Amino acid sequence: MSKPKAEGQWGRCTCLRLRKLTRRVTQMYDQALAPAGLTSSQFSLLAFLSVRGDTSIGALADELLMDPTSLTRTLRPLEKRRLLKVAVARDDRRRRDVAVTEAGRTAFREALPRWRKVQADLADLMGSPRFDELNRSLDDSLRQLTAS
Amino acid sequence: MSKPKAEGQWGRCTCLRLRKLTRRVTQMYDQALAPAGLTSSQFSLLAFLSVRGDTSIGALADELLMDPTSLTRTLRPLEKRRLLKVAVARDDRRRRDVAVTEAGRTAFREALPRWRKVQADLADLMGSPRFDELNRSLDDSLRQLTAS
DNA sequence: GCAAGAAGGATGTATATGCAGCCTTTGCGG
DNA sequence: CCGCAAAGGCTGCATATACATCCTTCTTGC
Repeated sequence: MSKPKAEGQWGRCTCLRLRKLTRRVTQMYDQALAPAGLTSSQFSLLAFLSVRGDTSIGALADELLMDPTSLTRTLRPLEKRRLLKVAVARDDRRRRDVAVTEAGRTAFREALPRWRKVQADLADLMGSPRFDELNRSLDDSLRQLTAS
Repeated sequence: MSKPKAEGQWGRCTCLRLRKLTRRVTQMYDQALAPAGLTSSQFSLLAFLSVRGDTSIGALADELLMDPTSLTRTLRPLEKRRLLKVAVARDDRRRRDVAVTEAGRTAFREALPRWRKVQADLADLMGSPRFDELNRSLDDSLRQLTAS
C-alpha cells in the first residue's frame, strides 16, 4: 500500500523537480519585478554588473553557469533599452566588456525594494525554516557542481 | 573582513540560485537524453503520460506547475513527431486530451536507462547525502507552494 | 614574421516559458 | 430557447536557453 511506485520512479526526477520549482518561483519574481520593467533574469544581471564593473561575456557566463551564447541573447533586450552597454575590450579585441549604464543603475535601484519584498514573501509563504533549508541546499549543490 | 556583503544581498536571491542550478542540471539531463532524441522536458512529459492515460492540457499543466499555454507549445514538437497526440475530448469539446502513442511509449522506454544513468551520475557527482538533501528540500518546497 | 591552433563571441536553429487577448463551447438563469 | 458568464485552449509577442558552426583576433612555435 501507500501507492509504492504508482507514479514510477520518475516522479523522483531531480531535474523535473528543479524545473517545476523554478517555474513557480520565477513566476513570482517576474510578477513582482514587472512593474519595475525587469524580469528576474534581468534583475540578476544588473545586480551582478552593478557590483563588478566591466566583465567579459565569458566571465559573466561562468558566474551565472550560463552558456555564453545564451548570455549574448539575454543581454540583447537590456542593450536595446540602454540599461547596459557592450563594447569591444581595449586590450583584446576578441573580448566584449559589459557594463551597466546610469539608466541601468537607476532601474536596478528602483527594482530593489520589489525584489526585497518578493524574497520576503516567498520566505513567508514557505516558512522560514524550509526557505533557509532550500537556500542552504541550493548553495551546497551549486558549490559541489562548480568545484569541478 | 570575510567580505560581508561584497556581493550585496542579491547573491542570496533564491530565484537566481534556483535558475543557476536548474540550468546546469538540465544541461546534464539534456545531454544524457539527447542520444535518445528527447529533452529532459519531453522525457518528463512522456513519463507522466505513460502512467496516467488521457489527460487534459489544463490538468497536465497543473501537475507540472506550468502555464497551460506553455504546455501547448511544449507539446508541439512531440506531436509533430507523433510521439503523442492531442484530440478533442468526447464529452467536452472545449477540452483537449493528450495521450502517448505507441511510438511515444517506445521512445520513452529507450530513454529510460539513460535517465537512470544520469540521475545516478548526478547523485554521484554531488554526493549522496547532498543529493538526498536537495531532493528532500525541493519536495518540501513544492509541497508548500502547491498547498495553496 | 607567419601560419596553425586556440580563445572569444555571434548567428542560425530549436525548444521552453509566460502573459494578454481572442475564440469556441458549456452551463446557467430567466 | 436565449443571452451571458465561465471554462478551456490557442495565437501573437517577448524573453530564456543551448548546441553546432562560423568569423575574428590572439598566441605560439619555428
